[in-house]
Amino acid sequence: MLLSIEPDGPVPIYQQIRDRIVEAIARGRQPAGSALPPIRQLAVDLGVNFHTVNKGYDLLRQEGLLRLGRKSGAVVRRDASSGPPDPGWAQDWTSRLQTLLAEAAAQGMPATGIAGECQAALADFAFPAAVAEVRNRGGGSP
Amino acid sequence: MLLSIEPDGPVPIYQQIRDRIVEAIARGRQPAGSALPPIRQLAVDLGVNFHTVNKGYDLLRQEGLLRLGRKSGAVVRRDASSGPPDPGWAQDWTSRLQTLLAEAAAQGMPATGIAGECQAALADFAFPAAVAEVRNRGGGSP
DNA sequence: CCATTTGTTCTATATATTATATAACAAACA
DNA sequence: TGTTTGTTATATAATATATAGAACAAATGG
Repeated sequence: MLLSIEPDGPVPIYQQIRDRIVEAIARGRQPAGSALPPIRQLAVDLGVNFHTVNKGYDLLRQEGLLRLGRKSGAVVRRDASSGPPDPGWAQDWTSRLQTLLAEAAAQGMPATGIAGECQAALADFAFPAAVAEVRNRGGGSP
Repeated sequence: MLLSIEPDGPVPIYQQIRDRIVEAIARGRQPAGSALPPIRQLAVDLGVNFHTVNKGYDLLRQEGLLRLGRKSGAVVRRDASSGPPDPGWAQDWTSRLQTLLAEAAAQGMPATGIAGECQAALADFAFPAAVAEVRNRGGGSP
């Protein structure tokens, strides 16, 4: 089972598809270059219309995460190792992060608890190994 | 200006109202017990229908953040100092956090950057002062 | 070249959500 | 008693979501 969906939940199906794929990319289960199921096949697997899957894929393309080709299908375009994010995107994301963390604070979750949940989530993601960590520390390779 | 709204944005107006109030509570600008503007007045201030404001207030009531009374109006029911969150809510919130942080990781934001943004957001919130920080450290007050 | 695979586009329909508008109702308070 | 406030009801229009069927078009491979 590559994806699972809640058809009767409050969040739209195409959005759930988008969310699950974003998480798969972050966790390294779908690295840059890896292929996703064809629209029609995933639609059959999930028991939804193929237009709904198409909408989710198209959303991911707009976000720069997917590359869609006629015969090549859907391929992951970038992941955590593909360079820094777009500044415009970062601004919007920070705004959404503030709202989400504010909700936790208002609901009474302590600062340590919120920070801990963030760290726990990050621990599940596949970040690139640190590289070129030290430069100009007396002279390059021997 | 207590609230500002983007009428033509992608996020519904009633949701924006809810988000801004949640942030005001988290930042301590609307502590538990403080009053919010009456529905009709806020509607006039924002240039929207009062049903839209009512929907935002009602959402906050469902989330346990507001208490609505006939003549008493809308009063903040809880904030960061009002005790721990509901376990059911925490589970849902954690799920939404994972999706949001996964998006940042997939977009190439480094783990340190994500953690830093979380800390920066938390720094703007009003958490209760630590209390009873040390117990059983050899004997209470002298 | 041909046929298949795959995304893309188009039209249509049904339902739900969002926002506005107007009116009336009901409780709390001075 | 009257005013302030939230609440409920009905109606309408615009937009979003999901499904359905059909056809188109590019890329790939035999």
